[in-house]
Amino acid sequence: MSNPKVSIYDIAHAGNVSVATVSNVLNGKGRVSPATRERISALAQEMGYIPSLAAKTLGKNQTYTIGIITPDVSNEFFSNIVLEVETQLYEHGYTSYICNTGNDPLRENKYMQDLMQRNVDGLVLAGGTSDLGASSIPSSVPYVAIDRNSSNSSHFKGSCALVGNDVRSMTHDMTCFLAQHGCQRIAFLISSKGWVIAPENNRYGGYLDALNDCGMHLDKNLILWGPHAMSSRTEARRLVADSLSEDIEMDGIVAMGDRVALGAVEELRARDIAIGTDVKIIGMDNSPYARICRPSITTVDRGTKRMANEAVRVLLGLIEKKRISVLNVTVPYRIIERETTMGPIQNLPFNVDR
Amino acid sequence: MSNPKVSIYDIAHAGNVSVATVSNVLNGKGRVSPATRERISALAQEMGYIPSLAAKTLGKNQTYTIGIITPDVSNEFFSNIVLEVETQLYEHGYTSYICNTGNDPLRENKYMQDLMQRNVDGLVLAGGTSDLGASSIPSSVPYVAIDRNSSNSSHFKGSCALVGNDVRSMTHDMTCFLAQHGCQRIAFLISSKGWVIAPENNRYGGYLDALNDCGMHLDKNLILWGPHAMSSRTEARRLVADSLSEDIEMDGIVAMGDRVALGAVEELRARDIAIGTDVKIIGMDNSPYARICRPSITTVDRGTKRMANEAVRVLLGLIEKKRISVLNVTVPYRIIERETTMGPIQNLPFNVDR
DNA sequence: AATTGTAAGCGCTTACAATT
DNA sequence: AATTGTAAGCGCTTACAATT
Repeated sequence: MSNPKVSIYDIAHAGNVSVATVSNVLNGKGRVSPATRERISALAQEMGYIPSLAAKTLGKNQTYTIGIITPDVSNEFFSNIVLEVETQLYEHGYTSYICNTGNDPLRENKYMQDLMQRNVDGLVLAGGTSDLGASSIPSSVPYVAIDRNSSNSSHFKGSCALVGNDVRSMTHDMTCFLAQHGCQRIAFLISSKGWVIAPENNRYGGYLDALNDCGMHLDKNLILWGPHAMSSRTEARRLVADSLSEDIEMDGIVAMGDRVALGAVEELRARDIAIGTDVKIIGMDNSPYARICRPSITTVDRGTKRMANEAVRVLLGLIEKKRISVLNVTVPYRIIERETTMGPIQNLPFNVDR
Repeated sequence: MSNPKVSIYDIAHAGNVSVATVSNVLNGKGRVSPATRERISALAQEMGYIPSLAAKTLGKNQTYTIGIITPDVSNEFFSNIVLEVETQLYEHGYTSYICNTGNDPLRENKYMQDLMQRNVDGLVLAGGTSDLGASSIPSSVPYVAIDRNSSNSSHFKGSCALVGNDVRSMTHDMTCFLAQHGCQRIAFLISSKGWVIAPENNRYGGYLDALNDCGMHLDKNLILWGPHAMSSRTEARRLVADSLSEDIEMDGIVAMGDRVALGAVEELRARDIAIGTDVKIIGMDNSPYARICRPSITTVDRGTKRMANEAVRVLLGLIEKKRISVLNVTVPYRIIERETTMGPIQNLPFNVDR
């Protein structure tokens, strides 16, 4: 229907004006008489004009493109955030590259280079286990990191921001929640992928804090973390299985993620251990799995939508206003109580959702 | 560390050669002496050169960019495909825009325009309920549609391909599967979003075929489809609830998707109806939900990985070889039998995975 | 013949000059 | 003063010419 490729020169020629005028009309800028504006506008439409973003980029050095880097969109927690961020950015005129790194530093690096060549206006880092300080983000491009561990936010160069929960206090609260429900020997269950168990890790640190606050002492046998290389659910199940086979006693499990919690549930279920009574479990992320699973899994709503909102708001601020200060947005969370922490479970398979 | 912006002119100048030579070195093309090649290569590296894809695009009219359009990445079926496609394309040097339309024609259209401005080399359409023939894809850009209904593939202009299951035969087999398991009154349950119940719809058509083959007759009351506007799980649950409230009898449900099946399970469970015995259910997509749910849901593995493979292979073929023929790849599927079609369910909550 | 350089072109933006 | 036009520049590619 339209000629293969019509440029503003073609329009200028057909309309008997200069390219500057065409450009001004098309961008609603400059002083152009209403008549010309109208006429050229219609002409462009009629000629089937499609602007070339590449040329625009070369002219203005803006791409209206954002790179979203995430370890794993197949995880609902991240995919929710990413989807929300993408949608909102789109409404602000930005199109997103969504890059899945699978927590592989090599891929992360390759992607980063690619995005630099593509001249993205900004970056969103959703999750990722490595310390942010270690990342190699060029200081020229503003970015916001969501739910990312970062020990030394003071070192950051460039304009960036952090959005996330207070993870340390969250893990603390999860552990205390189990303690309040009568648990004495609470295990800390985490998928090994990329995480290091050290007090600098806020997740682990929060667990330690809670033990302290609740007058319990650390038993290293209850730290369930190992060098497996499988899905976090399978790995978690294996870790729980190994512990139980070694007769390590536990009456509570703080699981770093609902997939991890699900693995624990599956193993306990297979062993006919009364979940919610003999062993209580709390997961994290409020994924659909936690709701659908029987028994349904007590979990933490981390406010993903809010995170996405804040991330977009802050990023656009950084891009447009070129602020250089370090921002730090903390999003509230809340525990959702379900069957895995509710004592004797009545009438299991057929009861209604909570 | 590197100067804010170094171009091939800077390199040419610093290396005392022409830009053509630099370009040739950087792209491994043309005849350049090994010595120069080596020297300029190192120089570029050292100067921290980052090529500008925008300029490259303008020069060559290739972007190494693919647009992936999908209705809903929050659905595992699509997110699996999209993730796989993206990963594979990336390995072939292409970066992807992932566009979520939510089945909204307006958004789909806006995205399409955006992608055209961005000059994508190709398009992947993963899912989507509207008929492909109706879409407004410029004939200049090659594309492949995955799992998309298309009545008249003969009308296609441009270079394109279809990848998917034989959906009609799949729905047929699902229905027959229930019939073979003794079901007499089999309901067809589908989320209303975007689907029209007409024989042209292969899903519905396959159901009709099966009724015919199995010697049953169509009862319109057993077509569960309605103008709700909620998640497919909730909608399915509501549809089943409504039917049961109207005392419509059914002993089997063919659900178009595992989320839909899950909704049915939830409603039957709430009513203490024996799933697998009194009512058998088969879902579709082999999502994690179907496995995790109790009772676990019989479903269909549609070969998503294979679909992604084929889509990438075919698309790259279209892009590189500029073939104009219409390709049509059919991927095999297989039914996975689980508890919802297995008769009396023993020892439900604690039994092991199948 | 092998290697390297010149210059136009890709499709825009925008400072500034020129016209009305 | 309001409107419009000129021309350079953004960073590449590539046909072709020029040099060794």
